[in-house]
Amino acid sequence: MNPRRRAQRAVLSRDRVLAAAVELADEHGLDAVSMRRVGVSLGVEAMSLYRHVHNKDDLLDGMVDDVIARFPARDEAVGWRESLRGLVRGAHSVLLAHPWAAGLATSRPAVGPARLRFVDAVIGTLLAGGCSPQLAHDAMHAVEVHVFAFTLQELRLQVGPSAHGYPLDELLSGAGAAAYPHLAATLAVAEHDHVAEFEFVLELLIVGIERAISTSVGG
Amino acid sequence: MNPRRRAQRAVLSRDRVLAAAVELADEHGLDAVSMRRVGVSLGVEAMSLYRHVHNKDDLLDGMVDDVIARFPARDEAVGWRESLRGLVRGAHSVLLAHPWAAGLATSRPAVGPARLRFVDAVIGTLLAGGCSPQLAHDAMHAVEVHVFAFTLQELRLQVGPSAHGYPLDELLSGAGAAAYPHLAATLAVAEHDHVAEFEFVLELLIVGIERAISTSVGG
DNA sequence: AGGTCTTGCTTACGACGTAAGCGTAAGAGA
DNA sequence: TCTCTTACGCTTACGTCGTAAGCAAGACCT
Repeated sequence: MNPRRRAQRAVLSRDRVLAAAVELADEHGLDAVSMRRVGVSLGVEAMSLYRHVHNKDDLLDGMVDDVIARFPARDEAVGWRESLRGLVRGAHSVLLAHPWAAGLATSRPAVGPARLRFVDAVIGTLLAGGCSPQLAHDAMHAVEVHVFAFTLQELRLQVGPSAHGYPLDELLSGAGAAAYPHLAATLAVAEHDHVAEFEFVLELLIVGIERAISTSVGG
Repeated sequence: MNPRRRAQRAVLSRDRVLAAAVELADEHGLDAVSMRRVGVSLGVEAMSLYRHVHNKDDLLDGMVDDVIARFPARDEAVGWRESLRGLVRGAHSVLLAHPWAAGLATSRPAVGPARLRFVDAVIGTLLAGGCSPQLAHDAMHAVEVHVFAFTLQELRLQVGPSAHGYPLDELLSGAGAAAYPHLAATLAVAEHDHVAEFEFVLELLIVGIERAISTSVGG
């Protein structure tokens, strides 16, 4: 009879599956993302998802790329330094908004289209700044590691190493201070400003790239 | 009677459990490390392991620290630059020998004693080079990320992105080259020498640290 | 000799990823 | 309008996982 009958329950699609999984991970952590749970959140059985996703790995890869797709695009109107800063900071803040994503992105080998777009933008920026292709390639890897892995470390420390067997307090006094003197001394006085640290390394990369550009050009 | 009777089957211990798990991971990959399989490789039931390991997370954390414990110690007889290079390269090569370890180390929050010793050595080196405690702290994080995450990326690319949905060849021609022009152009000419890239970033870090030391001292 | 502690084993539970096959509804061709 | 194909979601089932609970037997101390 009514030809649009099934609209009582919106039709499934890869995008809807991925979106549901991302939402689940955002709200209840990555461990909450199982085929069954994603199914439940869509009002559907687990096995139905397999029509739209090859397997769980494919789903996880899709989630990662979904998040990376939210990275801002390159601003071509500014100098390469500022352009690179924009790309890196934008990626950083998106990753912070989805704390499970950095870990997934670093731990799995697949590279989706959004990630390719991102590295393309980074390389484009570096080339525009005068890098040789080889230098742009190497620097891109360094930038990628900074974006994904530094952010990941930041997120881990944010939860606090305190929670995981080696509390900070214990390190700063007694046996800890004796066994790891430099670390203890440093932790005692250093500030733990994630943003500042992230920027510190970013500038460190930029300065290094700058130098590599000029030495390769100048001879 | 004989008080040392049970030696027919060497007694279990945390170290033996960890060693068996590490060996399993080395030989058959991290996925092969399940409580039951580790048990089998020790001639023991899975549940027996729980006398020596709190749970599986504890086992994984132990494996990571076991590998990190093999990192070479700091050479205090050379300058800070060479000392840092030694630490980083030593860590790098140990991680390459246990391909599963870098991924585990970056993905889990716990920090064991061996890792603390490692970062203590790094910080000691940096302080000896004239870093302020704050700078040593920040630079240490950058070094840690380089050691663990850059190595991890290297291992992932070694298996080849080719295997995972976005083959290199496809990128270099046709649609790939159109969608990601800078990336395609760069990949076409760049060499992929992991060692060189690792050294490139290491020197980049050292130069940056050097500069940060001198600017903070000089005012 | 009797009691306690240690250590490994047995059994069992719930959750996971997913292979195989079924029923049904939508859309195309006659 | 009627059939035929195709796409989609569901059902059932299997093997594997981590681990809770409790038992049994040897080691050690008194």
